[in-house]
Amino acid sequence: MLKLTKKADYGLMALKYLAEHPETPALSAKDVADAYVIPAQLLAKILQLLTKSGLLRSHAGMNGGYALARDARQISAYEVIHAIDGPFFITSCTKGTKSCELTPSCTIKEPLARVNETIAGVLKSISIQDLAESEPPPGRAREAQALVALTL
Amino acid sequence: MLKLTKKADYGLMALKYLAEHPETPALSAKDVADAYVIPAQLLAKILQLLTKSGLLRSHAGMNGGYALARDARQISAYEVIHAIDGPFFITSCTKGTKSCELTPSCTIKEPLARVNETIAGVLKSISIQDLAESEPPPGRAREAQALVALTL
DNA sequence: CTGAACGCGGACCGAAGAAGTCGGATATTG
DNA sequence: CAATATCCGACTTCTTCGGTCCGCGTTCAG
Ligand code: SF4
Ligand code: SF4
Repeated sequence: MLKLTKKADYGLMALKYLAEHPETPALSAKDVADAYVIPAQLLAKILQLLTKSGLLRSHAGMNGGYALARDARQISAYEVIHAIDGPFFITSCTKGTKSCELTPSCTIKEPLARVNETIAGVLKSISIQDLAESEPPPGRAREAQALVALTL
Repeated sequence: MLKLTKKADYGLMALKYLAEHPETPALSAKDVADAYVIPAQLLAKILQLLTKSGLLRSHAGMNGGYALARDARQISAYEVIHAIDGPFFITSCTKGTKSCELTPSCTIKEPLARVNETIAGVLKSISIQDLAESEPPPGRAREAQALVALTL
């Protein structure tokens, strides 16, 4: 529960990899799949999804592949997850298909919706660039966490 | 993906219901299940889990049932989720059983771990009491979200 | 012009997890 | 004792996730 899918995980890895190689015109799905150990065909489909969502530019044919459509700073983790796994919500009373039938009687729906928005905000504030910078920032996450705890 | 299980959902609803009835010595699983529409047997198991984790006090026999072990303010949503669904992490490289085998080569593990901590912090800052107060707070969640966006 | 390398798209399958059910044991009260 | 609870594990069913396969369209080097 409350777990990222592996596809989104792979997608983030691939985006980060592309961000680290800005000079190459295009990298094929196989290139990225080989860099890590993830299955090539699956990674290909993920990159196709990202392309369809406008996060990547693709180029078919020989020496083809993918490249970032925008600067790494302009791509948020939220967009990646949304592109791969669709609109996300932490409760079941969404997702259009098969929503929870006790939505009217439910009393915790609105508070959880607010939690959902907070989490979405966190994800939107993370860019691919942030992932690529591997320098361990001393305590920025801890500060953010403290702020959340104080203000909510 | 990134979705709360319905069990955790039910658990939060039950806790909130108990918090709203502080004067009753004990409420049976069936009482709570009837108040909402959730299946009684399933709710019973969830309450048992919460009892085992020390969030509830149980009393068997006639007129038995469950009651909050602590004040509603002292119980966080994080504890509830943790008690019901076990230790949670947004990535797959945890859960002890069947961790992702490319953990060493993965480069986005640490950044995601920080995101995970932030989300955990948000959940820890939500108490059952917060859920029970149904008054729609104008914009506290929005403020928190803005702060996160600024600091991360 | 031809074929290799690559992106696209759908169908498909096995494994895992979630939601819910059942049955029985035990404890408490009246 | 009988009724009402909690307790606990096994089980079935359903959905989703992870992954594979195959056929097609596109590009470009030789
Ligand atoms: S309506 Fe309430 S119980 Fe149903 S999924 Fe939404 S939050 Fe959970
Ligand atoms: S190791 Fe990396 S790829 Fe594997 S689950 Fe953790 S974050 Fe995802």
